[in-house]
Amino acid sequence: MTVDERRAWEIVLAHIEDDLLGGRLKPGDRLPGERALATELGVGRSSVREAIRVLEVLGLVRTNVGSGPTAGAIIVALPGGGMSALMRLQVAAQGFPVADIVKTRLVLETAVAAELADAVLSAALLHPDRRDPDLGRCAQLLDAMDAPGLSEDEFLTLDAAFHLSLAEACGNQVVIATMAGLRSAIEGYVRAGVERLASWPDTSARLRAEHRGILAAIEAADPTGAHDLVHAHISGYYAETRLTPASR
Amino acid sequence: MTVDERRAWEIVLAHIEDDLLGGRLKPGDRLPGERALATELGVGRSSVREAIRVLEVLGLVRTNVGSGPTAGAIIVALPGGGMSALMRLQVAAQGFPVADIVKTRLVLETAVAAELADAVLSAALLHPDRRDPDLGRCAQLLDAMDAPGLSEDEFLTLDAAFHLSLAEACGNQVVIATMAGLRSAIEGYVRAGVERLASWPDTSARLRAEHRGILAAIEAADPTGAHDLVHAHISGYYAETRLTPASR
DNA sequence: GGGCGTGCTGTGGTCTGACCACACAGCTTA
DNA sequence: TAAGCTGTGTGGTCAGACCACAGCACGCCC
Repeated sequence: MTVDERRAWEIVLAHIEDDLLGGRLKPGDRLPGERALATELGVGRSSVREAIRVLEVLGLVRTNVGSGPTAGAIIVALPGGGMSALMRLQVAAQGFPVADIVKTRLVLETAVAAELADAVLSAALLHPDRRDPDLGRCAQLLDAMDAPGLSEDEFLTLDAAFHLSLAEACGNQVVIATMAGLRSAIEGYVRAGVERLASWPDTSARLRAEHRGILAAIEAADPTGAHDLVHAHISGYYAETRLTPASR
Repeated sequence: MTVDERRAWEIVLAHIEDDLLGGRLKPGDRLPGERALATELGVGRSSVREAIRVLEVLGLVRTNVGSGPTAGAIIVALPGGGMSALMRLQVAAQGFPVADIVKTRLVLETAVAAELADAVLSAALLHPDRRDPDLGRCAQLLDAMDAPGLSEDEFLTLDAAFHLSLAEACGNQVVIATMAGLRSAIEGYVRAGVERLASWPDTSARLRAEHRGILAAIEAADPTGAHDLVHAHISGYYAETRLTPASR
């Protein structure tokens, strides 16, 4: 008869985590209803709701109203949203300096590019006839960025998608989610930085050329080249928008 | 008079985020009371509580009951806890494969080690007399790991602290929080992996020697050496505990 | 017999009110 | 002066009520 000193919603959270670890809950499964969970765990429904709200923000469940098989809280395990919310709010609360966000992005994305080039190299040895399939989407995005009359907002959206597509081609879920979070955390700063550019057409053209260069280095199975090009691309852009000096 | 289609707790969350971005809330500040926030935003107190719960899990606020200056929800912006919860739950829900966690850790920690070595190099040029202060804690932890009679659990705790201290010496808040999250996400797997080791004393001795080597390379201002040693250390350990093959 | 509409039912979303434990602050009292 | 007490505001929790919504089964109508 020990007293459970945890708060009620922590009990609910721990119970659900335990079910996940024990395999009693898998992606695609539905959580018990809020009322059922409340009575089962001996807590109030509001406490259950607080726990589910946390899971929802962290990207673990998706809630739907109504009835039928799609209703209720469903395990989805999509880390992107949670990582974005976490990093965005931490930047807002000054827990994450913008400069650190940029540096981390630099580390991760250079590693991603180098690993992609390595993968191309390995694939070429095993299947000399086949072209890497995952890089197709990256190329498509670059083509889309060449469309004339693109607004700055549209360009930046495609730019973000391209960088994310590199991580996706790499296939590492953690890196994908982290990159998405890092990007969304500094989204506002990036868009504000465009205003300070001397010439948007010039910068846009340079960015597109650098993107092509990065993709070319990857497809040429040149890890160090891809690494260095990404490094120059990212640090150069942030230097140009004067993001880092005024950051924090 | 457009209808706000967001859910009530999202309104609260957005309002607080806006206050953070607008500088009306800073670390150390107290949030308005739950009841005040509810009436101010025109929502129920339970919705306010759901939003604050999210902020608490993400590591943005700390709540205290009672009265006085320490009571209420206080902005703290400590990202470690939130990142750990996010990654731990994503691993539990199979959104993050363990192998991807390990790979990400490999990328980040090798970069951290290389950057630290670089920093030592720069510092030596500027202040040839002064030894790097932030590496002192790393060395202390290594000394603690040499203590005889250390249990496996204690050793692993010190091991985790050492690796985290490297990130802390680097000073990048994002990397620190991410590394802490990655570690906690696979904490259970690491402890389980120890059971499968052929000989704990042998492994422990090897790990300690590798730690010394890493720190020595950093203090010798050898970026590539530190990078490679960290790479071998981490990938070697996970290979030995057979963590990666059975993962996911 | 087949198609369609309608109510039933269960879901999450929200609000209200109430009570509790807690911690500080100021007052009262010895 | 010092110890104790009470008031007040805080988050923590619960219970109950109502709403909008979506599916489903029943029954009606053609």
